[in-house]
Amino acid sequence: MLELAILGFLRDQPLHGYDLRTRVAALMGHVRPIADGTLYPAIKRLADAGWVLRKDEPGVAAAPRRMLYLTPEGQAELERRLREPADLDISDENRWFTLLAFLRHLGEPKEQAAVLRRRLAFLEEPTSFFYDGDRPMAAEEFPDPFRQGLLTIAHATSQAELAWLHTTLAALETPGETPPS
Amino acid sequence: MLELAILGFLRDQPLHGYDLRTRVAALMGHVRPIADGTLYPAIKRLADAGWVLRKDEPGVAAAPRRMLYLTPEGQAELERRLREPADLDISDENRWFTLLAFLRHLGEPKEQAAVLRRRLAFLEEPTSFFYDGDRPMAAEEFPDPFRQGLLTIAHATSQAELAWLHTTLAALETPGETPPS
DNA sequence: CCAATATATATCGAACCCGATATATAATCG
DNA sequence: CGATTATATATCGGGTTCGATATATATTGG
Repeated sequence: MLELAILGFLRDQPLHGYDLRTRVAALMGHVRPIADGTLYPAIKRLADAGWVLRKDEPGVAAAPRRMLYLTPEGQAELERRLREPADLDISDENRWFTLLAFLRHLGEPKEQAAVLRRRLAFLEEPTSFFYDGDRPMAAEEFPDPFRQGLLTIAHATSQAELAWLHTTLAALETPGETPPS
Repeated sequence: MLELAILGFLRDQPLHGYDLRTRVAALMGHVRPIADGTLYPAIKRLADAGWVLRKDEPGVAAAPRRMLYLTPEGQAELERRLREPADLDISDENRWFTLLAFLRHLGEPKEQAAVLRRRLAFLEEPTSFFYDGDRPMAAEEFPDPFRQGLLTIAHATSQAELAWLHTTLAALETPGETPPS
């Protein structure tokens, strides 16, 4: 998730670690903050893999910077990760939102639509959070207002996303009408 | 998150690991599956801490079982975790949903309401996912339909939950009318 | 009767994440 | 001029998670 965000942000422009940190924090920090001890090793991994290039520059505001550039291999890797996301990237909200934030970098509308279709399939799968033996339990069965709320919110949430998915897929799959990148 | 779920499920009844695995999978498995290599060490941690007691029993269907019982200390720990959740438990959807699933075990409506108020405060905080320098960017500014969708979905989602929070808080905080546990 | 499947528990190594800590520099404020 | 804050990068140890693997038993199906 973090690696995808780093590759995605660098796809737009070269950044140094501190700047990247701010952007990553804005994207998902209010939900799940990323510690420095997570970010810098992640950058190192991507650099070791040849996906990111580090170049030292004098500091503009303060200490010297290490500018990060996405290499052609890094761009290919970003596209691979966007084109063939793991199941967890589809199902986990945090990961899915991160993916969505950079999906425009997957050039082909067909490929973008294929990814959205995977999320659609996941959201359309019937799921129950609680069971009485084998029998799935409905919201109304809980005297507990919290479990009721849990199911109510989950339902409302997926309805909102389903509506968006349907209209966006229709637009993406209309031939001739290529949405702006 | 996993530990909270284990304590919470055991609060209702003693379970063996395999049964627990099924319940944990139903609760959050469709979003984030839990591997055996995560579950069993987690059970061991809770047992080592004295929160869970393991008792061997002959297998009913197959191999022998290790039944898990919540100790009084375990129950106190569950309540502590429900009463004073970490910030991450409030902000991260997966963790928050898990907390919500067991919040009824925090007996006092006042305490339950206090936890809901923390989530309310979090959802009411203005957040932007993307910035142009220091300026937060609105949904309409993105030519990219995916980032637009991201913001649209996030907004709809939090509206649904806010509505639920307001009505539930009103009910919890109406004196005399104690909601069913 | 044998194989496959479902039930049931557990460990190991590799990878990963976090919090704490350390270092260095420029700007700002009193 | 000194302290604090903001900018900027990095490591280390402890703990957690995961995927793979191992073991054992009862049932079901062919």
